[in-house]
Amino acid sequence: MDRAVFRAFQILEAVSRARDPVRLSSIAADLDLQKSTVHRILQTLGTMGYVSQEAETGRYRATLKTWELGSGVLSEHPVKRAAAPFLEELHRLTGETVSVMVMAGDDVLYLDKIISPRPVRFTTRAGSRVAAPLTAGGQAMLALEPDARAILERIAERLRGERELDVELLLTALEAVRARGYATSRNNPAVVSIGGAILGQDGRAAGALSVSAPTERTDADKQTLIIESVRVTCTRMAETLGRL
Amino acid sequence: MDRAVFRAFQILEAVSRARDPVRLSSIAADLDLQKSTVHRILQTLGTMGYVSQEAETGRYRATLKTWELGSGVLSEHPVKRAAAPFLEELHRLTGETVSVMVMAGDDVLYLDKIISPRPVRFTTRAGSRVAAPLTAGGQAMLALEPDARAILERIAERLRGERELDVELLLTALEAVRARGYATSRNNPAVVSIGGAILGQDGRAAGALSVSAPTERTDADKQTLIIESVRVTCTRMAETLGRL
DNA sequence: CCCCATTGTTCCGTGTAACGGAACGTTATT
DNA sequence: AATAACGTTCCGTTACACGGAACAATGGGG
Repeated sequence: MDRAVFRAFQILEAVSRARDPVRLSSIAADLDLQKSTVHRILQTLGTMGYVSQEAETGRYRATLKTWELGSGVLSEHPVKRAAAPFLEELHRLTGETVSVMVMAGDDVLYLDKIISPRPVRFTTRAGSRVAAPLTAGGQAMLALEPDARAILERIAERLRGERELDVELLLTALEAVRARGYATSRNNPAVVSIGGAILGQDGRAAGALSVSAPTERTDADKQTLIIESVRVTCTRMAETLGRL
Repeated sequence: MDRAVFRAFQILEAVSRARDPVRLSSIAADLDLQKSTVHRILQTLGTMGYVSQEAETGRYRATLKTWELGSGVLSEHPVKRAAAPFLEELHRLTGETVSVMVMAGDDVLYLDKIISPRPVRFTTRAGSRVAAPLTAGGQAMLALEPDARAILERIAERLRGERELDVELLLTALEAVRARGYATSRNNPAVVSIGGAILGQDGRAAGALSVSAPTERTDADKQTLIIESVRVTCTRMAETLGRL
């Protein structure tokens, strides 16, 4: 285990995650490293082109090379590739914001989305993570997950304080989700989300599609339209994905 | 300069760039490293979650975590952020495939694009690099670049053998581009591209927008429509970008 | 069917380069 | 003016990354 490599990625993660340029000292403090160590590694990352330093303040930021490094990975990802036409279809059917996501640990990871042209826009962007049970797509995937209980318990522990989750309640909710084939989320009261799982060959979820719409312009008819659109699109995508 | 860190990123680049999973031995051969060194670093990258190993073949591939690492960088990039509404507008005006790009070394780096819904699709994806003078957007940016000559000479050297560039001819062409405010590219005879530079505060190009359309459905009227759309959208975006 | 080449992996002695701590010069803040 | 915090540089010590060789496991060719 190369310690310097481990630390270098910790540092690049810290720099990359922050939306504003970050101070060397704060990195050293956060990661509990010596300033000189952080400085040396940042300089290495700098000569490789992954970080740059603001001339005035001395703070560091990640460059587009960091983005380039991973950008090819997504475009080769089977779920993201297969999803593209179905995302477009779902967007066309509903006219709302649509997303593809996969499970990543206990979170959902948004791979791609098409944003509604209408005024209401949402904050989750491609590349962001959200605890799975907080999203409609995540619930749809958890409903197919054998050890959903373990995941829910870990997340309940993780979110303790900021958000209380009732694991038993959620588990029974997941049974209902599995029965009817889609999940809804009212995580944010101003937004209603409908998510469906994309069934993989192993019986678990290969990913999920979801539609998010402002509550105020979503009456009962619109909601049933979205639900049916999600269901048919997910099953058709699962068929396509199975044929690869 | 941390040698292990340097090598780790070399290795991750090699793994990430390949579209198929890659063999440990081929990495060691390509980078002229010892197999044991590559193995140790790959294992470090594996425990950090950036690469995974195929169970059957033993080959390595980059994971979505590699993508996550950089995904936030792009969304914070000023040109990419500012471009979003103008990309949409340009797409709406022309109905064709539109792209934003910036200079990255001697190449253009595609940041984002909206793909035409019509059948013809193109291979360049967001995150890919192309030698600047081979693209309409790149030419538009080079036209504002003081040391365009040096860039052209380096690229002519780099492409020697696969593609011959006449530096003097290109330089006079760039003057014409600067005069009329847009560039065209017939790099691929089946596709016509129109690119315009987004003027930055320093008089150089902050980035470029381009429209690519199949030659067969682009008559003279359509082409002038595209040219005007590119020009007005680029100037309006430059104004917006200047106000930040 | 055996052999040889190649794969990924493991082991180990050696030497280097990554490490922590302290001191440095600058720039803000009080 | 004094203090604090910043990024940077220096340096002696030793942990740990290194290269080379040997390893078991596959797979293809003769």
